[in-house]
Amino acid sequence: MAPPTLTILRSYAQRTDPSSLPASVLLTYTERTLTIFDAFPKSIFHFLVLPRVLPPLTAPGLANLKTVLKGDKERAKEVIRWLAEDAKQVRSMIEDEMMKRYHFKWDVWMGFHAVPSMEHIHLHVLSADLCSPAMKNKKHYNSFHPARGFFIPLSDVQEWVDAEPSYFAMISQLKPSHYEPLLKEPLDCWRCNKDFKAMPLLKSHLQEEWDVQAKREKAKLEKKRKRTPEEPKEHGAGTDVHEDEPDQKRRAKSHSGSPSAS
DNA sequence: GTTCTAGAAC
DNA sequence: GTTCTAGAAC
Repeated sequence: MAPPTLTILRSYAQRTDPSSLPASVLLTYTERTLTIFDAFPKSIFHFLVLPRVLPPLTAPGLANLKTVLKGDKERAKEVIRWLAEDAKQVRSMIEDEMMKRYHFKWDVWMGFHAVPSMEHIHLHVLSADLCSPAMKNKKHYNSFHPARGFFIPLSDVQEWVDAEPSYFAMISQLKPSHYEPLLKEPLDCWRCNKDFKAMPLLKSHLQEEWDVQAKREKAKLEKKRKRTPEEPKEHGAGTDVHEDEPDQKRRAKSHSGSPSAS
């Protein structure tokens, strides 16, 4: 296959009319941002929030988190704020969808890759499970592992911009020489810290962990239902959703075009 | 970012 | 012999 373009996100962010994007790519947009389905979701739910390229913002200035933080401080704060506001909406949409499909909610992570592969700053908004067919190798996994350090929570960045200037100057360098080695660290479960020799073993374990959580949550729900009896509603008795597919695959009608990934 | 695949690891 | 990783992609 031909090498995918690493500037696809920028091309989306430069659209004058985001609604012209295929429904399989676009989730929502605002005056300042757009949210797209990650083309290769690494969790059951995985979206990217991008700032649109509108004056006085420029494509080079929005290349990545580092270029944004290197630019005008107030402008950087503003961009981060737009992304954060939209991400909150996206999280809420994810939670609604979690309830619809699985009848329980679990955490949603929001953050940036310290050293991104694709051009144009993008905020990852993904469910805390890391269960997905597109989660294939150590680099994928460690890039989202919450304790690894490569995935930088949005809340950290929000703290950086208000921290002492000397600390901000140091931390906002985002040196690849510091962050890239983190991707090569051993595989361990982000929930229980257990070590794994190979990705397939870790993936099975992550699925088991999620299944256990789902079972617990459903038991909790059942207990609650018994405490507060209601008129029995016809909602799928014995029809558990089975999560063999990530969210995106189900929603996006396999569009062969040029999706987005990060 | 992904796909493909040689050869390392088991 | 099969599974799995990790580097090249003209």
